[in-house]
Amino acid sequence: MTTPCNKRRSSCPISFSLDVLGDKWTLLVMRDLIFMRKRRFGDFLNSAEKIATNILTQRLRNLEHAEIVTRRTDPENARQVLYELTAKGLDLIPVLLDLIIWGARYDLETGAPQEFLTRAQTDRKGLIEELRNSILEQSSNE
Amino acid sequence: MTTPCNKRRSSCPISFSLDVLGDKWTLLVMRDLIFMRKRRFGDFLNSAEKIATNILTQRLRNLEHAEIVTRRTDPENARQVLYELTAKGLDLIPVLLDLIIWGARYDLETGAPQEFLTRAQTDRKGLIEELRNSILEQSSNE
DNA sequence: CTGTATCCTTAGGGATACTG
DNA sequence: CAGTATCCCTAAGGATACAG
Repeated sequence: MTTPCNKRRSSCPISFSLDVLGDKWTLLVMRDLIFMRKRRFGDFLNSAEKIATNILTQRLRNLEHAEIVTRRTDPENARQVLYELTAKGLDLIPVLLDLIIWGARYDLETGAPQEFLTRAQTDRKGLIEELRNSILEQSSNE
Repeated sequence: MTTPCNKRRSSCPISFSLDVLGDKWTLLVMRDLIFMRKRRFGDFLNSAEKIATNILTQRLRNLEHAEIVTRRTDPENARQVLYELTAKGLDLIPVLLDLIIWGARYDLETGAPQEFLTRAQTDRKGLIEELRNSILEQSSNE
């Protein structure tokens, strides 16, 4: 079942992005990677939205093939696997950030971290840099 | 079939956003509204990705219910219908902008408008303001 | 032009059992 | 822990044809 990546709908940057990210689960996994600092299969499974194991596997493979995450075994524990963001994956931080901002603004039920939001408005670049760096640090300090 | 909007998967701003936008077509319609300045049913149909009529109807209804677009008949032509962005819809410009930037950076096949991209980097806020204003102007000058 | 209505197919996804 | 393997089912989507 070696499907080549021929599922492109058109040649348009947005369409390109959506062909990779535009489904019900992928960006949720990205949220976990970026904001929840999750890196292991079981961590993703435990998220509130309850993704099924087969679907999660599928999405992680997709992200791997898209070179958005890498997969490696934990050097400290050979039975653990770590999924980590590549540079290409880190470059999605702005997208996720904007989704938070919009969601928090219009979702009246959910309380969102206010200090985070104002920070996102006043110092967007700095916030992105900070997120990026602390993720990089987390990955490299083993 | 009056399904209440009970399809929320969790209380999280990103999850909230994705429950509205996270499918194969919705953000493509948003792209057409924001960047292609499309406002009519037939315009959306003519996009490169070839959405089916029933799906398009469905998505436009969703966006209406989510109060992201409004629907009205063209005052200049009673047989035409205009779909237009609300304030809530205009607030999605940043998300779409970031999807363009990321897509353009990593999609090696598609040539993206370079001047637009550099502008997005150097004067993000100004660019968003400009887009927003010119869309508002387009809607109101009838 | 802006849709409805239908039919039909497939992909996406939930549940669960099982494996190295 | 990190998945595979199944089964099964529904929703999503394509392809028309047709209507106001």
